[in-house]
Amino acid sequence: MSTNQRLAEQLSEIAKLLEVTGANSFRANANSRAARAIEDMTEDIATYADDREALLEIDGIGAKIADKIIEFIKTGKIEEREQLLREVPAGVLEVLRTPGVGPKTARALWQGKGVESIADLKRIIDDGSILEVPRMGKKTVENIKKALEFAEASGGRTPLGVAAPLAVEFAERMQKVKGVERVGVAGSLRRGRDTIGDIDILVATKDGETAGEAFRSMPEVMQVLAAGATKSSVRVSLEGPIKAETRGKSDEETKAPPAVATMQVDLRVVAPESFGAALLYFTGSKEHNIRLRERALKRELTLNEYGLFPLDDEKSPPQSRGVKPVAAATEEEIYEKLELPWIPPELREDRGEMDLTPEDPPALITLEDIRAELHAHTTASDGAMSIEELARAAKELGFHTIAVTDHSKSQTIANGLSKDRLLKHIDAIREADETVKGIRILAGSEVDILADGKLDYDDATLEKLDIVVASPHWALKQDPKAATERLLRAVRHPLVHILGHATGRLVGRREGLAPDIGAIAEAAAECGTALEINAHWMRLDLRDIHVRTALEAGATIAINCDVHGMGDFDNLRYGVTTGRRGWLTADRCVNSWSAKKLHGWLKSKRESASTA
DNA sequence: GCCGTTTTCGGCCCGACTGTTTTCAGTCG
Repeated sequence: MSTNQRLAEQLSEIAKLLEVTGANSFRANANSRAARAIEDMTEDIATYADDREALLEIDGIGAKIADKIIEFIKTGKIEEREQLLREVPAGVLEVLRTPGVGPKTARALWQGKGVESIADLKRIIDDGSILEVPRMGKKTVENIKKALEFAEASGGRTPLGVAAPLAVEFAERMQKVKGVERVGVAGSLRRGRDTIGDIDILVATKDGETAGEAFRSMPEVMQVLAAGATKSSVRVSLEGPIKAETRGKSDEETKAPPAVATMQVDLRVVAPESFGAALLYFTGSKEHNIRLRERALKRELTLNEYGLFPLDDEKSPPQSRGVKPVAAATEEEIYEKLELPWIPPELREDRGEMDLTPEDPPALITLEDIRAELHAHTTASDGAMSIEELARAAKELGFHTIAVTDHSKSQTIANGLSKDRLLKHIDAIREADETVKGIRILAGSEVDILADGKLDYDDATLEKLDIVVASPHWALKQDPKAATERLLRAVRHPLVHILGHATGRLVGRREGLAPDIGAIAEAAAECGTALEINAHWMRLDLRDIHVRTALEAGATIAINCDVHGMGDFDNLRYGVTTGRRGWLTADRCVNSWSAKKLHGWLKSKRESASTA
């Protein structure tokens, strides 16, 4: 875990501990906000050790928290947290993580019944003494029991690529329900986060009863959690464990993935005339919504899921008094009244999108901008398609270029190519390039970056290739400093065009390397090396915040599907979404360039290499 | 504990649902 993550976790723990002790909730909140700010940073927080002023510049960090950060960097601890942990047992935090158990309940369980761990909680559920806790009835206990079982069965959040197809399925079925006028998928799924907590489906209808019933009786539904007039929540089963394609993967990927057995799906029913306000509200993020509401208040307006209303002195909600909204039907008109451009969902994370102006709306990359795939495997290593099949598939998608980049020799499990096999493979690629018209097939390699940063082929061999994608596959538990050195060496190598899946992380399963992305981005910008977003939903590596850092440093981005089989091209959308979350525009993505510009860049790197 | 296009002090987003109550506290997003 990186220093930033460790620090963010400690601050977030402080926030939770404060909530349990019943401290001022704004104080707790301030610690959460600071934790989030640090989590979003890609530069190593340790570099701020001697720069308190710079820390104070960061939004959400004031004098007190700045001191705590410096204390953490210097000592690895925060005394306030130690103090709180002397007061509140650490196990109470575990209990607090149970859905349905908030700070008040956790405190009551702890102080009333001595619950200091999940085991304690289970014990008093079993012996029935939990019912002695105030406001604790049979139903609440039953819900906690189920939540505990669920937590044990699943790893928590679900990968985007697993949740998205399910959401689409639900949305399509809801569209067919009688009376339903519009359907939208909201929540973190719409924002394109790499993992999804629960799926939010929004429907516009005047007949909420019918919609709710149809929703709750979907075949996948295992349990109904809530069934109100405007909101239903269900737990659904996912079809078995994630079907991870093993395809001869060389490392932990072949080990059984954790089964994400179920996930929660929420249905929200809204009136058609407030669909935009509801969609905006349920898309979030929470932080973005808070900013929007603060912005509304400054303009004598108030925003809720029914619309944007004029502010008055009445206490009851405006929609309940028949007040006419200033805007409600579409997101666009609400943003407009708040003097903002329509903000794409991927940017709604309170990461600076509020500074956008209507005159200068963001022009993010789209799926249609992608014209080339620069990372694909064939049957020569661990892919499922021949060179020609791959090329025809890419051509079908309208691409002008496909790069064949099979694994290098150290990837023995993935049938990596020896130098001799690679040379023959290059000939086969050249031949296919002659045969298949209408698309350019590049001869390339996904060459391993060895633990010390050396590449898996010698330079003379790499020189024969049109394109080199260098990726780390082994030694992914290296310390951050070694990882940075290793990747820097690859990025600066004159024969490398693209740094593939830089950290080697697997969403929810493997943390991967934690290199200094800022330093890598700067080197990449300087050397003209592109940094890859690996579009497979299990990887999405670079992450969104890494992309942002790379762009700020002046680097270019590649979005590649890392194709092993036909279906992998479908993952492109997740790569593009991740790019958009990092504020990527088409002109900064090499896969969006014209054939001429792309091939020119690939060649120019080689020319500068030979003159260097 | 942070922050300032009404504020260096006094604010800090808003509503639905559940379950336990008998008018509302707690949790969630």
